[in-house]
Amino acid sequence: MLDIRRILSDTDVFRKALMDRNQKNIPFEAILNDERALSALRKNWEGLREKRNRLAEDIGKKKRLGEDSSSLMEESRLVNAEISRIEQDLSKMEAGVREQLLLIPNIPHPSVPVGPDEHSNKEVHRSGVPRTFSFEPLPHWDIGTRLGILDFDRAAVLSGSRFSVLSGDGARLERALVAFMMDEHAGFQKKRRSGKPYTEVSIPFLVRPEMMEGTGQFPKFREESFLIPDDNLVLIPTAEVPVTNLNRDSILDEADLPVKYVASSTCFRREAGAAGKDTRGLIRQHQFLKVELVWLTRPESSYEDLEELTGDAEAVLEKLGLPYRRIVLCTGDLGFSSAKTYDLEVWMPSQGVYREISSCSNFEDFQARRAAIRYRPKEGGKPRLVHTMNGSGVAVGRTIAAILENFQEEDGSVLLPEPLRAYMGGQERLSPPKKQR
RNA sequence: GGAGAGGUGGCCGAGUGGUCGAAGGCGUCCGCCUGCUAAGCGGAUGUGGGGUCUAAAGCCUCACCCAGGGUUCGAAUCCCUGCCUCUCCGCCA
Repeated sequence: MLDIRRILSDTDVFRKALMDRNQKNIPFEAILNDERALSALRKNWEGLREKRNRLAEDIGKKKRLGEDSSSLMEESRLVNAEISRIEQDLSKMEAGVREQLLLIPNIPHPSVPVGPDEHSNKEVHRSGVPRTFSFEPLPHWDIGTRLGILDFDRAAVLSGSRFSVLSGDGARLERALVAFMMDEHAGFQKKRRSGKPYTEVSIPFLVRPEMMEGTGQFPKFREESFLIPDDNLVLIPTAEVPVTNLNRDSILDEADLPVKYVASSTCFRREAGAAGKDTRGLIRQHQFLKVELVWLTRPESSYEDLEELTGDAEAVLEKLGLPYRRIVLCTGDLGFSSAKTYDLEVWMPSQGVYREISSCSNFEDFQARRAAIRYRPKEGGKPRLVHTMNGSGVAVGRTIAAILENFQEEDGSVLLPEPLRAYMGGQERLSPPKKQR
């Protein structure tokens, strides 16, 4: 949510920034008019409350002295009638303004390239060299099926399309990847390049709808979520939701910033707008595992911190030996809550393209304002909103796909990246099942 | 799921209709004091909005004692609903 007072004072700046995001139809004038009318009405209301408080106080005094107070009580009743009338309008208007504000996306940081869609995204750098194959590389779903570790047909029987069953080495590889990534970030395997290690958290996968509003998924993207209406809960689309909201409605000490969390979670997405896209394989599933990094940090350092967070995600891909590139999303491709986003894209040999495997964003105070996450400055004074950031570190299902494709051999086997072998009991390779009988 | 108890400031805890944004304690901060430290003494210390002011400070004011409704001239206090916590019983991976 944007700051209504800043919109009032810098309307043109906001209007321009949102034009860059293809948000041409935001009814600024209407919202600002409502807000002005609202504050006038609020003043009126406060004046009447003051009057009522005075009357109640005087009545109390008179009663104690045994004097007659019936005329004051009558006056107070009249004031109250007026207050009730105003309160009806007030709550209607407040809800209206809030509803509008909740639908306005964050404004992009000045360093974000301006452009209408993903074609204007800019590559920042590449790491690793895509391997040259002496044979035609297979897509991961064929490799997985041949290895007997990946089964979409049985998943469809259980749950329908966009689900998968991993078995044997596949299930084990998934578990190994989660453990490897968590250990990387939680700092058991390496020294941190700076600052403190991540605090590992294990969080609920079902949350109240308010949490979804706190991080920006609701109200705008409700149809993207799996809802459990009987219990008023929502299946999380990412660990970002519960982890960011861990500190909602609270005031942190500046000395404790940045707060850094890492969590692994199953993520649930309806993929309602993705009909026809990525219908095969592990790329776009209703349910997938992801390791997520979340920072709450000081506004002054958040852009520096975004570099470090993104670097933490990149380190995972580097250690696994997967070729990838980092791109910065342009204004037209930026997510709703984000002010700046780097995507990490991993090389997928069967398609000859880079595919998103991590998305690292700075939300500035957009989520913090919704979730009321603040900190007390060292030098004292008023609490200030933190900046929130998060990034995948990284998506597990897509990593499995990337490993299968990048490290496949002509004989159908797949060589495991060195760091994973310890997590696989020393196993070096995924091999096709021996022919039975 | 059934029965009961309860949710008050950073923390503990008093407060059952008016003078309560809220006693007292702890913690924190600022002074004072004692070679240092501890103790002691004095003071300050919630959040969000509006106003006053050149600005800060200060002052005035509105809201907030889990949330939302209600009763009343007046609600932390009474009533209803929801959420949460605790105890006992039942059930259960």
